[in-house]
Amino acid sequence: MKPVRVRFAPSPTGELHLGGVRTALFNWLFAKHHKGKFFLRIEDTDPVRSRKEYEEQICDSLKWFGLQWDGPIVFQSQRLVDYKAAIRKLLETGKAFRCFCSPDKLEKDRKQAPKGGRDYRYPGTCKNLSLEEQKRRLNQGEPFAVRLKIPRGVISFNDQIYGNIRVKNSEIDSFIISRSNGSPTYNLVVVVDDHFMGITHVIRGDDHLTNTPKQILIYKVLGFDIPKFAHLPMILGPDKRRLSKRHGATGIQAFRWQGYLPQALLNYLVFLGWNPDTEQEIFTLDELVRKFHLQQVQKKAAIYDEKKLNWISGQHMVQMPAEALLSRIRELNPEWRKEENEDYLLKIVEIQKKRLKTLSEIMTHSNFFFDDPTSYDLKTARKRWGSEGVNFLIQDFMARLEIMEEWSVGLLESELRKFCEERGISSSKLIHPVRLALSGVPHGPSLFLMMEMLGKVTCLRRLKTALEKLPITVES
RNA sequence: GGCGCGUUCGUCUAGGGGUUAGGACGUCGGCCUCUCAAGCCGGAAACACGGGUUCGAUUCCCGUACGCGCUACCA
Repeated sequence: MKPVRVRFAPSPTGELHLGGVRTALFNWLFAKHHKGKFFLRIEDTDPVRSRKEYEEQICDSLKWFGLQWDGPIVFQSQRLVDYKAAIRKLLETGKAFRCFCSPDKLEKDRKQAPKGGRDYRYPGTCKNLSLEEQKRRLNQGEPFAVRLKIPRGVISFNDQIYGNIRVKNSEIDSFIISRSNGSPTYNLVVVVDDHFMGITHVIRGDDHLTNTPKQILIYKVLGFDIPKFAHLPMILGPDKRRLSKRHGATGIQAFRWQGYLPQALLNYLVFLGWNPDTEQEIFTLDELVRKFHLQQVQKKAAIYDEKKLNWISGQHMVQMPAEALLSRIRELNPEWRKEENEDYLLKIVEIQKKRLKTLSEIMTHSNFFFDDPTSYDLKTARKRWGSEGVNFLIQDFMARLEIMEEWSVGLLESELRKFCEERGISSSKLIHPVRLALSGVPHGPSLFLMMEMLGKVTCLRRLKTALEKLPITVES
């Protein structure tokens, strides 16, 4: 068995999206599983749409995910000589021919053809031009495209995922492999690149399934070894349509800035179309490398589901040590609470990671650990602190807190409960207003934990402020 | 239109000639509880349709419908 060599070959014409990441992931996992190589090839042969910034964004994303590629990046735009050589060879061996038909004319013919040109095929006008005529037109400087001659027969190949695929050659039009401006087209270029890169397994989206027979034709005609193919089903948006800009945060960087962990995203993505033979759902990358194989890949397109992503994200957060989470948060936002004590931050992260789904949520839902509330949730204020009576209760309770010498979760809880018992009220009558006073919002971690972390001075100060501002009496 | 591919709960999926069609997310209900989460327990929820083959088909075959892809001098 030859050592496995695979590639991920995005074109830098847009942001990397979920589908692209999954293709990269499956390639990477396959390579790692077989101790092979994973290459990155930038398909930048479309100078109009290709952009340097997308190229950089793609590389950044892959690195962020930890999907590191082997060797230097291959740029198609720098490999023109090989494509030209291949085209020349096909011309010389008579496997391809020059076509002098102008694009405009072909376009017009197509439009005039029945059924709006859907059935239109290249009529073979230039297929059998004599050598003399070709020379004459060449000498006149007529531009020409190069088309592949399609032999009779049937192309069949065994897709690692879809199984046996057979297509009659007669279904394939004599397609262009070199444009009249001299630039090679996609199907030619992929084949030449994959050959020279020594690619053994072509793993890509199933939108290429029907391109494969054309490419096999080129492999044959060029005398190249044909690699194995594996086509991955598409990922669709919630509307069951192809993933696109319309689906909001489709560009993968957006997920990053929303505070998802890369390994959580990969974990989610790997289950879109694949499953191990276990009921385990949460995996590390290493585990995936060990378990991954192509046999269990689905043929059906999968729909992206944010709910499940969130769940997986939460699971990964719980498993991750607070230190690691904090440094991820720092990558997201270096400014976040940077003046605060590190241990204090770690404690907060430790508490919050169990209850939240993303890094961003940790940042946005933790303000009360640092800042005194500037306002109180109105609904909760009405419900939990509806009358002056609460103020008296809080006042008394504050007096009790003042004299506490040790400020700990356990003591705070027993103190509060004792206090309520003495008064014959349920402890929630006090807990809720205190929570509101301390955080301004109705929910958060355990009240006693919060109190301990905030410390005596802060708690008393916030309670005092609340006494001044609550209850809210303004009608609305 | 032609060709290729696909179709199991809302979603991701397991399964495969005889199963109470399994799990997960979500959802609903309960427990726990200082709130929100988490956790635990329980419920509802699927084999696209029509024909074969067969004692039996969700599973195999053929159609139909629907969806996706390709059908470009895009990649």
